Amino acid sequence: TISPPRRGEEEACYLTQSSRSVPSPVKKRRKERSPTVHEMEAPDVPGSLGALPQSSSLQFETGETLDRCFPGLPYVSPSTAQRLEVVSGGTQRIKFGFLHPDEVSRAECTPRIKNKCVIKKWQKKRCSGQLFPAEDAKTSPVSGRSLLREEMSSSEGDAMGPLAARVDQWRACAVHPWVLSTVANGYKLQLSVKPPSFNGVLSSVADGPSARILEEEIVTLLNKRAIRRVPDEEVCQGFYSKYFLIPKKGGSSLRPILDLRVLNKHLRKYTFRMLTYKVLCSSIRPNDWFVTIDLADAYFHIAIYPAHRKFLRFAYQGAAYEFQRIPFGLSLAPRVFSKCVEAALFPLRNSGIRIFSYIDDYLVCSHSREQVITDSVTVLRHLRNLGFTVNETKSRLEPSQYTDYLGLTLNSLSYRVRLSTEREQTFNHCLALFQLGKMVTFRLCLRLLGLMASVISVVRLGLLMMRDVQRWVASLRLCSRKHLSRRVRVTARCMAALRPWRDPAALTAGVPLGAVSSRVTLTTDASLWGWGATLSGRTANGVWSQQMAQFHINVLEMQAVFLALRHFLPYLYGRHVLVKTDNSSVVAYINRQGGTRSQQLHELARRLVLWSSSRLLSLRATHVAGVLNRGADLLSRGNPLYGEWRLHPQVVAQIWQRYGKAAVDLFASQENAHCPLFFSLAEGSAPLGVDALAHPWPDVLLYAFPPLSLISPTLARVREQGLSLILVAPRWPSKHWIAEIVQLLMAEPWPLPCRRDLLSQARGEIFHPRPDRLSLWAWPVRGGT
DNA sequence: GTGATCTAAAAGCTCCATAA
DNA sequence: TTATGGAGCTTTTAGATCAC
Repeated sequence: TISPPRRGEEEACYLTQSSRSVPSPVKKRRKERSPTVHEMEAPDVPGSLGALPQSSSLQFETGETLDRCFPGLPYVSPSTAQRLEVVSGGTQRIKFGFLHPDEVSRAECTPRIKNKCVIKKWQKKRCSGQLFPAEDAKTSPVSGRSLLREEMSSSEGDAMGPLAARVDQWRACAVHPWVLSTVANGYKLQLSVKPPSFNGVLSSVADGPSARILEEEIVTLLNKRAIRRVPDEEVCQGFYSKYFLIPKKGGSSLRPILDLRVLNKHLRKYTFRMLTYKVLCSSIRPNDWFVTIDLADAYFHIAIYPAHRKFLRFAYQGAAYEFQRIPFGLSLAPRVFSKCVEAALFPLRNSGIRIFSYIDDYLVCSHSREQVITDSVTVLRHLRNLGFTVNETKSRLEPSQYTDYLGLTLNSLSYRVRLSTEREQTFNHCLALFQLGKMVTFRLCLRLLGLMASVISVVRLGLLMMRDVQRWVASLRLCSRKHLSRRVRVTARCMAALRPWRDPAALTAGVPLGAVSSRVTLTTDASLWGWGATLSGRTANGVWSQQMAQFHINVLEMQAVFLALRHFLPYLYGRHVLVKTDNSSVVAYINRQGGTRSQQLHELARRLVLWSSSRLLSLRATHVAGVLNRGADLLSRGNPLYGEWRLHPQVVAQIWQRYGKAAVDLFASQENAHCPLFFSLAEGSAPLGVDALAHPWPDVLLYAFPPLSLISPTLARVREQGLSLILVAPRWPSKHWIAEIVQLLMAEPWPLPCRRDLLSQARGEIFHPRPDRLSLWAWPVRGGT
């Protein structure tokens, strides 16, 4: 039996903190913007942390764990420690981020993992609208014009939403206690400060056709049990917000929104990871079959905790209403819904079904038509069993090898992804407004740039094509705040910048799908005298001409990359190439296909990217620490790196006992390797070389404890080449690769024993503060079967 | 070791887009 | 209304390199 993960539900908490040192000017400014401190409520979520009393004062050393005061908080990075020191006089609200797995994933592109330490800003924005004094509300009749269908028949069970009726099925899914509580008892608002006090009955106003639509919408919401009429005696309690409608996509219907800006300020600020195009596109396999599933009235599936419904009130035409289900406009609504959905989907992923979710939009992928039918039937049955209502009209249940999802058209036969036809038309319509000599508003220029930004991920060299347009817009020297309505003339330069975008193939061709499962790594370096490069043991170098030597070092570094690529082209042709350089500007200009700061670097990057686009499958750059940094010790670099954790040898011995002794460690370092033969993530001294993905893997039993971002590519390589691997990876419900792992399992997976010293770094000097949260399992997988 | 100079990153705001 | 992205700008911070 596979037990549920024990990772804490919540990642952050608020603290009040004080100290005595003198703030720097910058920090002082931040401090001045900070709010007065209100008494904070205890967290209502299991696993989260309590607030520190206002008067407490703590000193931390860099690198010290906060376990002594806040079990579960990770290390204090230098910046965090610094910020803790600067707080003086009064109190400060500081948000710590845990070393949350998603953060680790996000940070893997950079050499460091940083604690998030965000000082909240509290802006005073007043809710606009007509505010009735409380006295008036008390005396004014609230019966008014009735829009109601009597709710006499409504039972408490109805009010708790459709999911609550299936709480036993939810329990059977072994979901997190917080999810179970939310489903069963309704969502408790996660308040950071006291809830807002009664501000009178704020009546929403509408006239003309919108008044009628608003009335109809209220009736619809009443019928859906999303809202209820507030009994007369309770009208002068709770908190009222303004209510309005906005058209849905396509303009066919309207979406009711509660303007909860004021209430949202009283809620905690949590972020969460949503499905990104990058993750989606890298997870689609050739010849996959798709089915998409859409839920009806997504947020209305989850009830609001009865005692908190009074904070979600609105009034219209003399009647007061309150939301019984999660309304649009609640800042935490997308997160709460996603958390519940991810928990619901976990059993499906755990049984090997590949399903992607974006709020209430789901994509099921399988290798055959028959399998995707089976899988989607399972998914639908599971979702309905848990109380979800599927929108049959919007779902596309007929299997297909191309489908529209999140505004993209995925095609597994051509193995390409492109912009959906609707979005392409929107883009072309905007583009057509730019004609030589015509006047356009500055707002339209910004809209075009926004549209470009939203499509570059599926347009070949999109970022590069965008740069010239950016430069033209920047040359207008207008301020986006003041000059939105300013009209500007479309010049020849603008037309030239837009020319590549007018090519019909630019948007329709799309980009390839799939993940990079093997790549070549090229290391370059430059000085004022010359350049050097290495590729799999081969070397190349040269000396700058007197003229070249005058250029800025960034330009020289970029030129070094270009020369190295050309020199090694026979070995690089048709491959994914990763360039390692110690120059961060070069990294940024290559990955972002140019830039706007330095014209010279931009031109060189542009030439390099264009040259590569016709010769290489892909070109990415990454930063390697310079000589000065190499010896820097772990703690001085901030936080420990996920890839450097060492599993306890006894646990490794237990793994060997279960699955056999592996011969090669794929992602290791001299310090944490568990096999005599290993590839390293960064060190040059590894016996098999740096960067396992850049080398072929031997057909022996492999072992890997990869960084999160490398789990998918590792599995892809194992699958394609039929290799055997013992994978150590977290078992997190929201991660789509769980399904990929399950599909490749060759034996029963094993949950690593939870011991305090499970993970260590720096020769046992540092221990992971909460190894239980990683929920690590050993997964024996084999490909090609 | 220090300061100058260059860069990008980060954080704060703005705009745009997508999704719900 | 919210979330997630993509840019921009401004300011601060940090890293790399060079000259001294």
